[in-house]
Amino acid sequence: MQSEGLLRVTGDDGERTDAARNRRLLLDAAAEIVAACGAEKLTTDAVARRAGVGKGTVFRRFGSRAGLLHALADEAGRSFQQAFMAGPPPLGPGAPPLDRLIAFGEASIGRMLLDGQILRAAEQQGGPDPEHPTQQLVRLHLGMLLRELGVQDPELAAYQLAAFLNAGLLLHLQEHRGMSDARLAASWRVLVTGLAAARDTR
Amino acid sequence: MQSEGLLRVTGDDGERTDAARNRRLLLDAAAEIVAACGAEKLTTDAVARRAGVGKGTVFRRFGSRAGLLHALADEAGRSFQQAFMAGPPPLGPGAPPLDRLIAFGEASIGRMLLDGQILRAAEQQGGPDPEHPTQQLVRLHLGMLLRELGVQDPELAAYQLAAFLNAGLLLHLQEHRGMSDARLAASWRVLVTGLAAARDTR
DNA sequence: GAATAAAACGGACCGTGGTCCGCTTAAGTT
DNA sequence: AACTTAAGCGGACCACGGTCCGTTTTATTC
Repeated sequence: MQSEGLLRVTGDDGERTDAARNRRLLLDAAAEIVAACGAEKLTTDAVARRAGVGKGTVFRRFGSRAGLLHALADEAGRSFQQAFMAGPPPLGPGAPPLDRLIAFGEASIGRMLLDGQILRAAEQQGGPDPEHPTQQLVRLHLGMLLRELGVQDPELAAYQLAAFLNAGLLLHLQEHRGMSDARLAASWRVLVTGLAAARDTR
Repeated sequence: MQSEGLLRVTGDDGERTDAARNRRLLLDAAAEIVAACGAEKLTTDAVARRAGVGKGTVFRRFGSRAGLLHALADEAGRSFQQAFMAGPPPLGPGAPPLDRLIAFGEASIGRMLLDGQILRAAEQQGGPDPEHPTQQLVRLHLGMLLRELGVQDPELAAYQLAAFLNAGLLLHLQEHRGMSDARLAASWRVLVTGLAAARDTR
């Protein structure tokens, strides 16, 4: 006994049980393949085969290879999200906004070593998508801190900062240019400090 | 009578005449297709067919679809390069570095309307490539100006600024977020001004 | 426990980027 | 002008992302 007019909202998220099961199977299979061969070797065929489902299912569940990678990255990054939204200062709430901004940058940089591969693969597939929920959340967070700092046009400034914190660039600087996390963090500090200072410069 | 040991450096750029001819044919064909249908419709098959050459030739000349698009973008952007390297101030040499930085950002933003489509297509294809000669030139220029300003780690700061000036982001902000060039330019001004101010803040 | 309809499934199929390799052609040599 | 050789050439071929549609499963109603 459960009906909303003609709609059919059954499971937890309105997702049929087999659908939910296959989502998990696919995510697990994908994580295994990435762990074993790297994110760039993750083909939609392979993940479908490994999960024991048809290829079409991959696309119905995740829309695209990029969607699958994003889902994977989001799972990996959920704890990070938790940390900057509700964790202890200075990353979480409680510290002054400038300190939180600095901590956010440092955490993002440090995170790259962990699951930068997935993040990068998710980004480049079909061009970076600034409208992805996770990206929006990041910008929302940055925008809030920038607003607290009194920065002009915090929304746009958030785009600027987020542009630098993307995995493709950060990983490139670390791997191909041999830049240390310390150096990246220092430069980030200068950038946000400058932005904060520009407030009263004009 | 022309030999360098075993090497064979014949034409202008060591490129055989037929090779040079096909490069031009391909670039022209590509430009026509882009003009007619947009950059995203540019397939390697189509450009080869239109130029009257085999598909392999596209890849030997340009390496990839991205390479072709980059070559196209470079041709379109040559005058811009000229302008900021040797043109009149404030974009070209002669003006104070901060003014030149601001002018550079404004010019980049304004340029997007013109050939942003091609630039974006070139970027997203296979992930942005920070090592592409044109990108390197841009960063070299930015780095020089930042150095003159006394910014810490100008090389890395150049990466940060360049990250914001990419076509994918700028076009997204213009098209999907309806941001005016003026607003983008203002935010750019704040960013570089802040960077310049951070010099003596620490 | 039928009946039913929406949702999910699978895998054949297609378009496109990129590779490969046997053939051709341009340039230098004698 | 004949010869040599590296560069260039073309298009068949392959891999992978993404679509489509006939079939199967799930949840609900009676």
